[in-house]
Amino acid sequence: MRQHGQVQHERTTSERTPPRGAYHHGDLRNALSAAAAELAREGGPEAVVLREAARRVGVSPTAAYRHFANHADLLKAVKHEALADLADALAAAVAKADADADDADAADADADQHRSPGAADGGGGQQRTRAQARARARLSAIGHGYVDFALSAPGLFRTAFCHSGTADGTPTEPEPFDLGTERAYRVLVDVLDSMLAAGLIAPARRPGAEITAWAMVHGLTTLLLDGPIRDLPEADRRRMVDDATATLAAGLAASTGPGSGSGAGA
Amino acid sequence: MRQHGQVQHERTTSERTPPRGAYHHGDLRNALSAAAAELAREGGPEAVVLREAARRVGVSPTAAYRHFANHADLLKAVKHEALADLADALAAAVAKADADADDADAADADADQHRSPGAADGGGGQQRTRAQARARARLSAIGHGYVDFALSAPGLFRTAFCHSGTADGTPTEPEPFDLGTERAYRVLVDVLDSMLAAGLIAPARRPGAEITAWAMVHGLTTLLLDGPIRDLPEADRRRMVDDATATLAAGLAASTGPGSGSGAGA
DNA sequence: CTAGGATGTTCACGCCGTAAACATCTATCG
DNA sequence: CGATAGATGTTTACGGCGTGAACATCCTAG
Repeated sequence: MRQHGQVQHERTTSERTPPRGAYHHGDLRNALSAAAAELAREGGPEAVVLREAARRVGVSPTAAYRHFANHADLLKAVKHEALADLADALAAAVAKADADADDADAADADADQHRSPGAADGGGGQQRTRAQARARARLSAIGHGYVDFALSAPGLFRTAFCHSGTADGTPTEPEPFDLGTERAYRVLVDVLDSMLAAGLIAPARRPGAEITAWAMVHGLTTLLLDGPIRDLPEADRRRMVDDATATLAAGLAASTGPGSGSGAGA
Repeated sequence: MRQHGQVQHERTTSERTPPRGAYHHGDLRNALSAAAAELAREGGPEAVVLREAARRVGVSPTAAYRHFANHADLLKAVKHEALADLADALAAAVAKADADADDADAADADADQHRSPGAADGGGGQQRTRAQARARARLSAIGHGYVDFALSAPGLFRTAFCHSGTADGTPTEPEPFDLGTERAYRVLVDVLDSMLAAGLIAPARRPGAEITAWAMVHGLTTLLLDGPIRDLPEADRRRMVDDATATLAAGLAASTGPGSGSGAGA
């Protein structure tokens, strides 16, 4: 879980923001959304219950209405937090893949030096292979990171993607999903860009690849979490993720332009 | 919506209809689940409210407890119904694609006959192309059918895939998703089999292809319905579906075995 | 120092899921 | 054929939820 929200309001009496006089909480909004996020982590979106969050914070139920318009508003805050957590997890997974690749390259270079110090050409050809391996590893990392996050914090993941629209006529408020503002999305864009640069994506397929890739990984996660293949042994699950990202990578690499592979239907 | 549930139980007094016959209401269980399904269609899983369903059927709230263990049980029935509706839509979409292909083939044959009655070899080569075009069209059809169903009945779709597990400790009852019993799944298997037969899927990628394909289409649907690209103009949406199924088809066709395309991560 | 806004509390209402006790209907058995 | 037991539906009641209204308290600007 992200650290903020637990700020706990410093006890240094001389501070400017010290109203710990019990009546005024000091940071109720954050405290409430943190409590609500914890509820979401424990039980998913349905467990995000305003009164319980207030109870945990030690405040009366209606106090929440000074900081959130209503229950949906509180839930929206939790969704933001959950999405941010996901973005953190993805970024960390990709960073780790990069670090691992660095290590591997360093080891290779070391071995090279010891074995054939003056070998010609060996470097150039490897350069490209290395960039490709790196890019592939990043795709795999983001896929596994996505799935791992969802399975390690299912309630939070479900909350991040739960439907907000209050079906009874409310005008479908804009979800907290500003494609482009969203960090998770940018991590993905970055990974796809590196794949394109490494020649692993056919340029014609680059546009729209974010959606295709996201769809594949998100759908797989959904199926693994709540769908027909939930409760799969870890080994099988990892293989499914590998299969799916491999098929995805192969599809993105294929040079046949989009639209020629299907679309023959009326 | 599927027709059953509205069966309205015949009034012929002489009927045997022993198990779920007409006692008081006649067919309360079906009436309730139909009303609940209508609620789901109108407002998604959260709108499935036991008391409202009872109200619509004209019965007291607690009457439902003679036919459903609790609210979750009622919701499960609705999920089954929603899944069945989805299966119907997919089967219909694939059937339509096949019918269209038949028409096209017939037209081609007609044209051929008029143009070059005795052309040698033309048939053999076309045979394979036709099978491939057919299989591709089927994949496209199932993808569009899936998305179209979700967008035309969003509440029902969300209900079909909503999480049931009552987070507060209940032992994760088995969802109504008996992969293999589920008709929607078998429609997909059928489509993938025809693609394999037409040589559109590398045999090494056939295992697990159901999940990969389902994941792609389901994920895309989720993103289009509640995700970052909801409210997309129809034309763009159709293009996204075409892109995604094209990339999927290309990925399944690629001969590089699964696992070589990624999986370089730790 | 004081007035007013921000923050939190108490009380109240209607809706929900659901348990318990009671009423009614229907099929079956003596 | 009439009694009886079980299936079906109703009434009543309880606690929990989201939320509005009126009231209390605190903090800060004038």
